[in-house]
Amino acid sequence: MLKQSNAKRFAELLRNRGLKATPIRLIILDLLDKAGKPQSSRSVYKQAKVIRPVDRVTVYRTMQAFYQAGLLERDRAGGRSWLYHLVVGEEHQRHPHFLCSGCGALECLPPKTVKLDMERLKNTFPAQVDHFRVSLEGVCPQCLAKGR
Amino acid sequence: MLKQSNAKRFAELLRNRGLKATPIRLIILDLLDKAGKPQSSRSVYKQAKVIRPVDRVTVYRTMQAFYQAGLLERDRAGGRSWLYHLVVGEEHQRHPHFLCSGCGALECLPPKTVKLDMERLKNTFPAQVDHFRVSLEGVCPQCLAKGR
DNA sequence: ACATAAATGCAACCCAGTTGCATTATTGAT
DNA sequence: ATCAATAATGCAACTGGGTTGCATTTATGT
Repeated sequence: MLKQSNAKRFAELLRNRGLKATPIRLIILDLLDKAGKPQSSRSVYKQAKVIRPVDRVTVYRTMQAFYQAGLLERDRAGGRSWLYHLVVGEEHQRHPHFLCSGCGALECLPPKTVKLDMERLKNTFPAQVDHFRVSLEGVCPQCLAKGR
Repeated sequence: MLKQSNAKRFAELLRNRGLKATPIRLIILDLLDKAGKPQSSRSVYKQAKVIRPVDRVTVYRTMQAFYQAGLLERDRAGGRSWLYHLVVGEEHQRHPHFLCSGCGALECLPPKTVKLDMERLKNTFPAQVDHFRVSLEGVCPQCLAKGR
């Protein structure tokens, strides 16, 4: 459920950016906030529609609108799809992700789990690096415990 | 063009694995061989069809067949798509990739450019790691030189 | 309360990848 | 060299994720 305090805070956030505070948008912001990890538009749509009837087009467009308004950051998820996460307030430090093949969950790992050797890169492939994406895949601790 | 020597070598390779050596398959193997970096079925299809008329379904199925026969390795490329590369002969060491936003090319980087801190991972998120995929995104040296 | 512009829903479409099935081509045996 | 068996191919149709056009509804500032 969408807490009243959050609703008010989110509505303000939207209006500050020139966006209208519709019920669906508040729900989407709340979902993104609670998720705490990058979400695809598709996933947000599936979560949102059980709370309130909504068209998938609306969700896709809303995510794009939020991104353009600077409310969200996004990373490529392959093909034409993106993973979005809130950028309100605190800094969302660059970190690797772990995709569990047991339960399908995408988890965030501590930032320093993986290190990019910039010195070596400069010597071997002097490119301008805009994004640095690391994904691990395997079985998460929870699924390991359950023997999946 | 498909050199005669390669054609013969590839045909043998296929028959050794119980696969039939059709013209299209030789073309696909040649493309993968020349590419030297991971290719999507889609990309291989686009290259192949200008050499010889072929249905996209055939290319998708061929790539899967090659993979199942152990001729190719593959990595997830997001969604339902894969990036395939030849594993014939020499060891294709695990390494990061660089996607250039200037020219769209996917380049291979030296293996040790990125390091995974297994010790830290074990302490913070004791998961079973099956795949470790690193992708950098930005502007490659060639495009930088051309000012793109 | 009201006009205006933004947000929404619906239908239709695009692209990448997949499946079923009938046809064609490679192969190993004769 | 011929031929039957079976793998490979092409075609048509379908799925799933994402997008576009347009008419309708809703939030907002006055």
